Amino acid sequence: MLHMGHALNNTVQDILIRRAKMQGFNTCWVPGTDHASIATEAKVVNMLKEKGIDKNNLSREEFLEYAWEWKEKYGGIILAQLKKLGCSLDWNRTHFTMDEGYYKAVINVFVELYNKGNIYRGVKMINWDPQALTALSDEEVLHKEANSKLTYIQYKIDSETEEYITIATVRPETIMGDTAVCVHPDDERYAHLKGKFCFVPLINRRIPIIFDDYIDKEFGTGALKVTPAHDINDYNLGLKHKLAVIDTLNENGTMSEAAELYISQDRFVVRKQIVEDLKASGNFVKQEDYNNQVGVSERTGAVIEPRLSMQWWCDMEKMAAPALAAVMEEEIDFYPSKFKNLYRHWMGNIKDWCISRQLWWGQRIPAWYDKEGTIYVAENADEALAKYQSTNPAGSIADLRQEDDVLDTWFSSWLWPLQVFDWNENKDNKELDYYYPTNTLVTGPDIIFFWVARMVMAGYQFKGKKPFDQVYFTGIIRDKQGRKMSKQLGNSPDLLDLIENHGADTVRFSVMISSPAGNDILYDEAFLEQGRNFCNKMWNAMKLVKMWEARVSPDVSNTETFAINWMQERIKQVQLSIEELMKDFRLSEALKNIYSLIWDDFCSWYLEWVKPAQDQGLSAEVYTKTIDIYESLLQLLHPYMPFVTEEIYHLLRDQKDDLMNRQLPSFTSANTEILTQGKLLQDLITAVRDARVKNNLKPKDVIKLAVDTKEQSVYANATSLLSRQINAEEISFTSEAIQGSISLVVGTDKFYISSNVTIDTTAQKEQLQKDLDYQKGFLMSVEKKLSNEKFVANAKPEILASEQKKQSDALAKIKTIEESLSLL
RNA sequence: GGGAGCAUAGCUCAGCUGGUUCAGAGCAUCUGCCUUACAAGCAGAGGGUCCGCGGUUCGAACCCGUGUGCUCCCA
Repeated sequence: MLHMGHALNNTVQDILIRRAKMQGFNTCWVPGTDHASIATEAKVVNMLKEKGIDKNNLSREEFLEYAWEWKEKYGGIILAQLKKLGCSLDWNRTHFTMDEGYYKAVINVFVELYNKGNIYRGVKMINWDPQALTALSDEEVLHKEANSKLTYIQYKIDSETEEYITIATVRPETIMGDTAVCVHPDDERYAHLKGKFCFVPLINRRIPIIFDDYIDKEFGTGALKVTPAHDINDYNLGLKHKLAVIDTLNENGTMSEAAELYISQDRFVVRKQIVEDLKASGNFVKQEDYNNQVGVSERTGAVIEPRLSMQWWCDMEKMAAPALAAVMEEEIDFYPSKFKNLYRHWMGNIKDWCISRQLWWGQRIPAWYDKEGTIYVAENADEALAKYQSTNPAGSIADLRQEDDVLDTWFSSWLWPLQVFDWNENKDNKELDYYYPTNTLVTGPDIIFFWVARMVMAGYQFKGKKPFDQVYFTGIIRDKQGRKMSKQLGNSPDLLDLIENHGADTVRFSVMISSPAGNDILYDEAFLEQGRNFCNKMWNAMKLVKMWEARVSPDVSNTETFAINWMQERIKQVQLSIEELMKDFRLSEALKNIYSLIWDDFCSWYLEWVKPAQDQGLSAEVYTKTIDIYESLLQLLHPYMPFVTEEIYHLLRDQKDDLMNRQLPSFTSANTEILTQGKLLQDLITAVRDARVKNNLKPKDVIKLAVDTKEQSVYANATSLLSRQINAEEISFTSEAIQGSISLVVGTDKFYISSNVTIDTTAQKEQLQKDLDYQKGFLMSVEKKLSNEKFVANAKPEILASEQKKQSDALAKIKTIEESLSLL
């Protein structure tokens, strides 16, 4: 099941891919899934349970049959969801990390690393998931704050007198595993206990009191119970002081025989029960509330049990070096770059990777043991046997037993950029050469260690080259309360429902408009509104344009040249800015530009400018140019909203091609003069409309506009659109003020609005005075700068020039406003 | 305990290499519109000590320090 985070991630990838296609690149986006061994195995076990089948009664092969069945049934769902979202993947390249070839690659990699001495087997303290019954890597453990109880328990000292030492613990159920009590050597409270022993309550085991400066004197009572089997720090302490290790827990989290008491009872049940029993025995002192961090399994949510266990390990230090350097030296670029710090920290403090999992669903570790326990690592049983026979000529396969454990899923995922191009079978094939290193990885920062870092390591280790040039980290989508969306919390909406109800484009738009790279976003169903309204707007714009088709008339000579030119230049301008933004992966910003270009420039301005008056026709040129323009806009938007753009594209007129295949034109620059003129016209129109509102002139009241300007051509070119936009029956030029009119100042030009309605001059005066005050204040700030010698000396020439222009513009405006005011 | 990030309009957030074309968007609010594509809309408007303090600079939302509050990662 995909959630909103996947929607964001895959939308980003699709935008990059579609855009690259439109720029003529040979794109490749490989779909696929990993086998998610812990999660999948848990699902399959549950499914079997519902059928009344116990996994323990099945053979490995039988279980795997069910697992494959489950995979066939549900594995395709994710890919189907991506299709619904409109993702333009290379479907014929679909890969799965348990496919035969992929499986083989993982095995080969294991053998290679083993032979190089990078993989070894050993007993260490690991993170045990008592629910999934497997070891986990450090990265698969989440630390959560828990409301616990700190229990104070007194242990009787082995001496003539009735003396006790009190320890504090959050895990009283583990006392049966205690093999020492430790205090700080400088702690005067306990100095007299040097060389003494005490007794573990309830079971009366005699254990030493040891001294170590590891102890925090301030914490609890300053005396620590040491349980080497169930705590990593205690384990290290145990090694140092040569303490016994007593494992009091079974793999499913119940008490073991070694605990002597509560055998087969769950650890959490015992945690409560033992307190009662300690009270009865007189060893209980007190209990207080205490907040601590508890490790839980990222997959099952079960509380992790530190456990001493024989596992397979991958030595990371050598592999980390080139991988760290690649990112630090920007051989691989991170967007945003702040994640470099995180990466460096992890790589710099890397620990060996626990790669074995006590599961069946995954690549089975290719190691065989003989009766003496000697290990034979080989790609298959035959080779293992051959190795065995070199020292045991009479040996047969029956003497060997394969390792039961499978490999961590990430031990296969880290080969993804290589193996999707069939690297293992054919190390230097053409496709691999062509596509590898790939361009861009898009992912969430939450798997920077799991996946990103390990892919980089694998790339250098196995191919001698980085796997990708750049990594784009998306934000994490959170719910309204700021919690990460997850299956466990069930706080993510169903993506298919969302697409069903709102449309894929709306979901894509909404998720993109508010998600700059690397920044988290809070999800709220309301944020779909903007996308929905946008789709609606484009649809209505199409309706309008199509309605004009029947009104095209050869009699109409008006070609609205200015409006068309202006819109075309705006498109160039935005397209150029998108190119810049895309280089830095500023996808959200780019979308905002396109959105505004379509809604504001095209719908609100352009379409109104070329819209024929009622009962009038329009020229064929305006009609076709308008469609050309609309197509250009759809093309720019297409990577973000593929469905609605493609559909409108085909509805606008008969097309020979599809929008998604159309190539983007290239521009060098936009004509700033036309753009400036357009802006001036917009300012004028807005000012006139504002004046109408302030003077109670209804939209239907017809006005006359007189223009006092040095640049008559700007307005002369646009009289037709202007008169319709402000509902003016006449637009003329003047060089004198017109009595009884509303006067306006826009730019450095003066305008006079005449109408039948009597004008309230006080409102105008106020408005003009406000403008005048602002301009004067502005002028002052500019002149202050220009009179500052240091500014003139230090500022860049273009800044200086722009300040000088501001000064002259402001002076001209002030003069114009003052003239207008004096007439009122 | 170690590290990172965030604080901008009522809400959710943009703001790239410091320079009034930079204080913005969406939603919300106010006014006026059933204007012949769109009331899921149109035309306008109001609203911010850019968290506090100090510094660098000719110039700071932006750089540095510090305080406060919040979040995340790691141990």
